[in-house]
Amino acid sequence: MPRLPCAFFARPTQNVARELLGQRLVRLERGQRLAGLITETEAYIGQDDLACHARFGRTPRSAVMFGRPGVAYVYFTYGMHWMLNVVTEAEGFPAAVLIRGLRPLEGEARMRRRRGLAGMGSRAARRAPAPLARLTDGPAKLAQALSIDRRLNGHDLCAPGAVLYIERAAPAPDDQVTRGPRIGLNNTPEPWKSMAWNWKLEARD
DNA sequence: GGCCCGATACTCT
DNA sequence: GAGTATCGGGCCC
Repeated sequence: MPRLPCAFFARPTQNVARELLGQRLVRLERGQRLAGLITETEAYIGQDDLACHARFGRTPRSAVMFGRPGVAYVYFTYGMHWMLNVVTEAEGFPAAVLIRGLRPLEGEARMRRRRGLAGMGSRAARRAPAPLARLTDGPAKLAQALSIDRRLNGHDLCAPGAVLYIERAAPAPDDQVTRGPRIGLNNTPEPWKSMAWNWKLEARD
């Protein structure tokens, strides 16, 4: 399958976020493919967007967002979680798409192992295994399952030899896509808090 | 299904 | 020092 080229990401962030639904995120890890269908995305667009990490201008953390489109912006939050974004728009304009959800397609066993590590020895580890659809249905969950952390911040998804990239698949049809406000922006002022910049692909079997 | 809470460390004002 | 683009567990319908 062909990989999405840089040109795909060098476009308006809302278009990129919408069109990433249904595409296949691939992580090469120790020679094995871990992959999933992208089921939820979110747009963060420029310094004016007061939910965007670039709202303070160019800082050590946000610098990657000011760089080339098609590059991973991976950041740490809540003291324990990593989040995967892909930089969008022209170089110099800070914007990115947060990947918030996946449906696992390849490497399920290894994803389960990675996800299970945190709960080892706890009551959770003795529970019935999570259903496949719940394994990577959150931004921190998919980062953990695909072994995505600070080592991949700045990684070029378009470069030959990339260990993280996105393969082109059939576009998600409109009747399976819903839009809504972005998640978790509890202290973000309006109108940014309510902008419908979250896109979801309906779970359909 | 829902709500509440604690964990945990890094970010920038 | 305050806030955080989250998650899982515990509890209650």
